[in-house]
Amino acid sequence: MKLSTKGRYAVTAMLDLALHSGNGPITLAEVSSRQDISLSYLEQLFSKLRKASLVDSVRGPGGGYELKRPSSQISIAEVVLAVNEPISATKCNGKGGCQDGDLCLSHQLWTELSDQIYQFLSGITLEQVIQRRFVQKVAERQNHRFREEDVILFS
Amino acid sequence: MKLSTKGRYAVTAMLDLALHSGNGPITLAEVSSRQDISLSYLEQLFSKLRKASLVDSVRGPGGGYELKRPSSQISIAEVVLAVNEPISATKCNGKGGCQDGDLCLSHQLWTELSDQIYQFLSGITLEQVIQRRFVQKVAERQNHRFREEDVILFS
DNA sequence: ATCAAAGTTGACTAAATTACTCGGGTATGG
DNA sequence: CCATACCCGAGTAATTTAGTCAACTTTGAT
Repeated sequence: MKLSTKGRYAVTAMLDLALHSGNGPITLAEVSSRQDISLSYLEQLFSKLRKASLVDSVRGPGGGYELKRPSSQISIAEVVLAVNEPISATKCNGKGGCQDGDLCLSHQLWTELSDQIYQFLSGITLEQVIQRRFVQKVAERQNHRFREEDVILFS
Repeated sequence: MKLSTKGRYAVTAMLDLALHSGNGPITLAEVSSRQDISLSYLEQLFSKLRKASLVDSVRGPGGGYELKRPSSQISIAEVVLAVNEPISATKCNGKGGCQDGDLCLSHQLWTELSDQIYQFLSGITLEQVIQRRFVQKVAERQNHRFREEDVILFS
């Protein structure tokens, strides 16, 4: 599980797709101008997102991309994983005597840790991210205080 | 909060320090050979770890590094943060009209997400990793969190 | 005092990743 | 047919990661 700006770009773009869904496919040009990400870079990212079955593409005029599943069924973890090369956790290949030593132990510990973070991000969907934002916006607009439990995702 | 191999190196080295503590300072040469990380790279990492007050250094023969605090009081998050440049979350500087648009909002959402992961890793100490107790602990915390979330956000 | 062990620092470099560009393709609605 | 928009691969600049090298400082031990 790798967390860098690359994953953020992907999540941002997917959020954009989710936010502007409902009127057919969305072109990468729109996403590009709205989110200020270069078109060609988006193409690379969406190539991976498509191969990961997270989006569907429609070619030709009027085409674009749309989420393959509802935003409530796409997790942040999936998006981040789709665009990242898997982090290599097997550095111990070279060193022969790495059976039960400290080396493999810490590697294993790290992968377990990494796995826990994956589990964590698997529990957060695009919808939850958007929803939280909606709640906050409405709360500000109506000057209304929601129960704390309503805004549980990111606080 | 950035997660890459660099953070893993730092965590691994700190775990090594924790595991072999008790007999005075530990030289980076030992850590280097045990964990198969280049000495000079370790020096760079420990320079940052020292500035972050996570380790103490002892110069001269018989010197080396030791944890500044007990391993039960050093979190993974601290270690990772110490060696990572802060992830730049303010890409929207250039674009003027970025007050309440999608752009800044998704940036904000990402930083909050990143913050959540920080909170998550803050709850895991070196000691827990060594005792391998962190899996259960985290699992408990997550179950708790997800239960509440599921009840409130999903029906 | 001298020596050797070790941290300290800075400059430098190679490799990898990230972010982006370019130049072509291909499918398709109008 | 043609403009639109995805598709694809090569290339490239910027940044980060990982490591090297060389000089220096501190300090325990002889």
